[in-house]
Amino acid sequence: MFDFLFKKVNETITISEDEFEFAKTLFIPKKLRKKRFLLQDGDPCKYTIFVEKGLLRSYTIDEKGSEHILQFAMQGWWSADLYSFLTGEPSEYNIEALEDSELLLITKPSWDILLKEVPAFERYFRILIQNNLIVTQHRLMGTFSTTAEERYHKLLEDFPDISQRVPQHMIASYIGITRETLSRIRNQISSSS
Amino acid sequence: MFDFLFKKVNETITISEDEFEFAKTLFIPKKLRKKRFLLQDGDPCKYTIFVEKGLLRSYTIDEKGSEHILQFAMQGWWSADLYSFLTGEPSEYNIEALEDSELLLITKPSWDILLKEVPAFERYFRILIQNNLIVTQHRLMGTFSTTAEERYHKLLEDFPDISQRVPQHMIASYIGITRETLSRIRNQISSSS
DNA sequence: AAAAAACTGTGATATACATCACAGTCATTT
DNA sequence: AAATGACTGTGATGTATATCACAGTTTTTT
Repeated sequence: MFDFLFKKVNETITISEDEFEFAKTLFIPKKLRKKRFLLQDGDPCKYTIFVEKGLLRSYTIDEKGSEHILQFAMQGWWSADLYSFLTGEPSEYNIEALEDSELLLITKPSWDILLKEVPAFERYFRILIQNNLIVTQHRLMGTFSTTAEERYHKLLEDFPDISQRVPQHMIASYIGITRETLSRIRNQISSSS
Repeated sequence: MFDFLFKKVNETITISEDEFEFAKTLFIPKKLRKKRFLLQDGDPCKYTIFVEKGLLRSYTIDEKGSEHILQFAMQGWWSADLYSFLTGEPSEYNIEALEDSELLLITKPSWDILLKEVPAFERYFRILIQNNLIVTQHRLMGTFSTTAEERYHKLLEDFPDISQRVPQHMIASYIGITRETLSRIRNQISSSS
């Protein structure tokens, strides 16, 4: 159950057996079936989630009712609404399983303990968040400087199996366009090749 | 020269006199005049910058030659191209002073020492980057779900003095539209009130 | 196996915003 | 003080993408 977590953490920091055994006691294993939610907007985000297996998405719903996907979280990824997790304020995000998933949950109090007792985890999360910031900044600049088609190609490059695993309308939502527009873009690509 | 750094760091972590004295030895004070660059794309980002006084912007230039502003860095803020700073790869960003500025620079080797020798700084940067990630994610979702006018109002709310300090075309660039469109939006706002 | 729900494609039309072009103002340099 | 460069406004036109509406297909549920 903790295999992937151990593997991922060890890719960035070195951690002792004892430290990891301690860390394990702070996580709550949880299975989440497809289409079930771990967070719904309005509720506070109680957990930071590690995906041992499966696939999640986090997204917002705007005033018009349109969904905008912030993240697809695959095996080995973390997910949460950081702001709500840290402050306890109601979240504006939803987190939903797109496949039957096996998750490891950690609450804010446990997370605080983990970072305090095992400084290597403080470092791990710093690096994790740092990498996330780099790609999010890049994605933001990309929405200003590239076309929808370019963003679509970039996504397929970054996640080669994404189109087998998530419906098109969610891919559209991730790159900031409507499902109709993505459908037309794909049509155009296949007819021009 | 180090007053603001000390103040800002102390807002999030507690740090001893000695630790701060040590930290001071790792920073390089630098004055940068308006319109001068601290980083130009193609060069590696050698420093992470703390703004003691003044105002910087970081931005990319796309293939068509348009500028897209990632960040305005005011007093008490940090700026860098994180990816280039960490990897040594050539940067795709430019960092320019918009006002005569007083900066504190830290190199990658010094930064590594700082985080290692003073774990409180590891924690400080984790929190700093974490907050930056939260707002960047929010800004990204905003570009998908709000109009240019809404983003403009939001910016004025977040940085009330921004329109006194930076030209309009840069504000346009920050919210992801052209200067012409921003001009028309402002026109419309003032005529409807 | 039938029914319901989710997903995708496609036409017609609408709209927010970009692009181009030029003029006028303001600020900075010499 | 003149000259240069930076900035802003505005009209005309173009374009990427959104919206609406409906049909056809695939998947999931019962």
